[in-house]
Amino acid sequence: METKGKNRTMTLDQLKDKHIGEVGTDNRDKYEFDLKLDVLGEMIKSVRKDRHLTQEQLGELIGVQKSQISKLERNAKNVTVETILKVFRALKANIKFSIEMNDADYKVA
Amino acid sequence: METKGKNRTMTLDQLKDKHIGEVGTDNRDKYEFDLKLDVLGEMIKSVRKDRHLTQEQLGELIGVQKSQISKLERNAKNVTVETILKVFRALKANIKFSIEMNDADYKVA
DNA sequence: ACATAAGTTTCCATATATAGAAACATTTGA
DNA sequence: TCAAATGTTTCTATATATGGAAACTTATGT
Repeated sequence: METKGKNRTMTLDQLKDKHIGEVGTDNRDKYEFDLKLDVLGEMIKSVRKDRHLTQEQLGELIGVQKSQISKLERNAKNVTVETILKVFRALKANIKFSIEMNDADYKVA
Repeated sequence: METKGKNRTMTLDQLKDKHIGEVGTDNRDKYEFDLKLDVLGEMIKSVRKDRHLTQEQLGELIGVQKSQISKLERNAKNVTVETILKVFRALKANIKFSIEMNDADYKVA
């Protein structure tokens, strides 16, 4: 913890490990399975914790109430990309994404 | 092209390579630099092209007009996570993301 | 050059995300 | 146990994303 390296990329699992500890394989697998955009709220929370910020402090950085942050962390499915970017920008974190195409489910014409 | 492998993960660059051809190094670098959520619209477009679908056809899959798809592809900054998931689900593609934290910019207390 | 397909834009209505404020609940440390 | 800090929920208002319809522009092929 508190690594001094320039950059590091973390998966949700790594963040989870840091803040809620190593979880049993059951829960662990469930999280990996769920690693889609649904889980974005937990990412926000994890990164915020990593920065040692309260919801109120993060809110101040962005310019919103702590209740906003709470809502984002709990119900991140209904969130705008603009908001997501705003939050992670305040947290000095970049969010990247990739697309995984499963051709098996798709008829190749 | 038209690989039969089960899954494959593509970056925006790979999708670009497929559909607008190898671009000059200048433009190429710009895209890599921009690989944040801003560029999501291009992702949608690229995956749609990969599936050989028109905007109208993709719209039918989801249940919206082609104009909706056009809007999403052009102005993806103001898009809801729910919508993003809906689109990629129709395209049989999973979207994943990761967080990159640059500690250099952040004071470690 | 023309016709058709594909993509874009505009106008409009509706649903929903964003936001603050304050009450409420939960967690934390003394 | 208690008080303070932290997080959550509810209520309200406003901004904006979603959506259809139709006009419009831009490819595409013959």
